[in-house]
Amino acid sequence: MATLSDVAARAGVSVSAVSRVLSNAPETRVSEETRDRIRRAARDLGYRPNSAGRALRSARSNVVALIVPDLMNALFVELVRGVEDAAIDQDYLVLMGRTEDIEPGGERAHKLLGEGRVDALLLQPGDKPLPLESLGGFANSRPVIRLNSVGEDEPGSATMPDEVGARVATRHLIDLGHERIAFANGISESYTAERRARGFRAAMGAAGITVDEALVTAYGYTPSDGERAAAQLLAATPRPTAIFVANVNAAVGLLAYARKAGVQVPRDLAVVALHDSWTAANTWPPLTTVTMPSYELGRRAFDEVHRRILGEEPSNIRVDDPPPRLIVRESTVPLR
Amino acid sequence: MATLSDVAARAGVSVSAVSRVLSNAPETRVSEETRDRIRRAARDLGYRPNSAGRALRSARSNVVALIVPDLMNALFVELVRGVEDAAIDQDYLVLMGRTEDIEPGGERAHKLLGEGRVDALLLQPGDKPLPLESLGGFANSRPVIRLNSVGEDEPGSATMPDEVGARVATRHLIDLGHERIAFANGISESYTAERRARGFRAAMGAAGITVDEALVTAYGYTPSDGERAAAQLLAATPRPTAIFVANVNAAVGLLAYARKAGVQVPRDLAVVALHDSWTAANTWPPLTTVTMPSYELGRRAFDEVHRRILGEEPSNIRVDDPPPRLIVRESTVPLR
DNA sequence: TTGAAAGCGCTAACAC
DNA sequence: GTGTTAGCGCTTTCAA
Repeated sequence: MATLSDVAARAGVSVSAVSRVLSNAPETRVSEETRDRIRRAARDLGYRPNSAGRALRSARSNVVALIVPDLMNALFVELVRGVEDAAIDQDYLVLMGRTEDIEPGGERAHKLLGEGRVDALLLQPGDKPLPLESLGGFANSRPVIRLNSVGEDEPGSATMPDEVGARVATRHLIDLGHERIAFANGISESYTAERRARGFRAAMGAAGITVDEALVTAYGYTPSDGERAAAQLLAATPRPTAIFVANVNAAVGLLAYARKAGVQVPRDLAVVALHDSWTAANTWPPLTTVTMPSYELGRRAFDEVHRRILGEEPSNIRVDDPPPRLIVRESTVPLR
Repeated sequence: MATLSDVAARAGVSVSAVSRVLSNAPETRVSEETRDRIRRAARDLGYRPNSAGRALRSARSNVVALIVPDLMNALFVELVRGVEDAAIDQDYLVLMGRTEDIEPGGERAHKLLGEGRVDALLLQPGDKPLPLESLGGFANSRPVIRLNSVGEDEPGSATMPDEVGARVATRHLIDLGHERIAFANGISESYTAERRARGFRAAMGAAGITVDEALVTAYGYTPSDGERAAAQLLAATPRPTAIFVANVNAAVGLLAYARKAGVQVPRDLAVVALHDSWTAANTWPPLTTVTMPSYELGRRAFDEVHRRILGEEPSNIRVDDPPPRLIVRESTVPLR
């Protein structure tokens, strides 16, 4: 691999001149002619900066870590893409990891966060809150932003319009004539679950419908959580005619359970879920969902940590554009 | 962050002594007593090696890249886990990326592969072959291993027992009494598709059943490829009574199409798919699948690149333990 | 406008 | 058994 001094030799200039030109130092006067010679030499040699040299010198790696609960989750595809797109614009690379990689005190956590490998952390730990202290001091020296997993006022938060999304979904069921509407939410420790509950209750209240607390569950966001919710909700009497599921993965499990229990969706039961993913289009029946601005959350969150890496003041992110949007498929029909 | 010389100062020894002790240099004589002092000082200071310094000095980053087609794909969960588990054992970190990140000549590809950031590449580009030349010379200087995506004899290949898996799946349908068996395969450029086809044909041949070429498709491994396959296969007359789908994601799409077309699985059509994933348990009906040793592939592939990083001779990996195993769910029943 | 040189944290060859 | 030192590739201050 060609180094700076290889380029310098070939261009007949000093390494510092090459460095200034190739790293686009903002305030630097280099004649157009040397500039050209340097650029040409670099191109001829296929020069690429050595990341270790640069990182060592500048105490910055130009890498951020993005941690999500699991990578198999179609929900995070858009988020990841948003972060990556914003990162590459600033010449940054994204190191992806799973929540289990940063289990407090674990060897992976140290390797990932403790060796100067990443300049900042974008964290979406799942529905169980993960305190900053468990990051082994990382949060004291580097920016950490928590993606839709803490309260909107907590420092370093980036949040999505969960409440609006929940309202849109619930409103859809109400518009279809449903009144006996169940709500399969995430666990109550989770901030997203809290916000989604607010949206659900707001929509119900606005329509003058009293929420039957027996029709509200709080098991979580996985398919098996959805099954448990279904088991409980479908046993209620009278049975709900519609369910709003706070997460599309849970909805997949819920649908599977309903099927087994002989409950026909959408004829006997309308189902709408928050978040969209490819799985939603491939369930039977295809799921009506509400999309959330995950891509935007990713972009904005990266931009925020980048600002902070540059030493600017932290500010909290609230993404509400584009707004949650209903995608009607076949799991919801008007109440008979 | 504490550095080596901080530790040295605190322990009252030289940096080289500290380096020798903390990096476990194999052949080094340091008295037990200094060793202890150094370890204690390091612990007190919370010392962690700086990755940039180490990488610059040793021309090695202790990071490997793992590229898969997309991270939303539940298929790769076990593979990723296998690679990560093997990596951490050797003090390595895994940088995950998607095939689109290394689009030839793209900026991300250069940042990822061209700046000395990774010591090796584990590549599973999807079903379209990706020539090594498009890696911008990376393959000339660093180990690259291709995960179940090239022929078994190609240098740097790591392959799964696709043929056996396909045989197990097909055999299952035959055992249930089916004879008019369709095969929804991946695209024909793909080596996995070729191997799966071999397994399918072997099982059919062994049972003395002639393959009806009208019942063989080659669209690919995504849900929409599965839909296309279903559209063609369900239009055949007489209709097949069973389908072996070469990929579980395609099977999800195929199932959705069958549903829409009013074909009842498993009563009218038995479906078995290769690979298992959480989605398979949540389709309707739940899919009968054949698991593949993805976790093992990940582990073995990492171990192989690690050997090569250490300068040992390349060898090809064939994983066949544990062998493919049938998981009977509800999408297959005996022929009426 | 350009160059010389120091030094980021680490390892390893060499000296004692 | 332990210490000294050079140098990996880069950026940046300072001098010319």
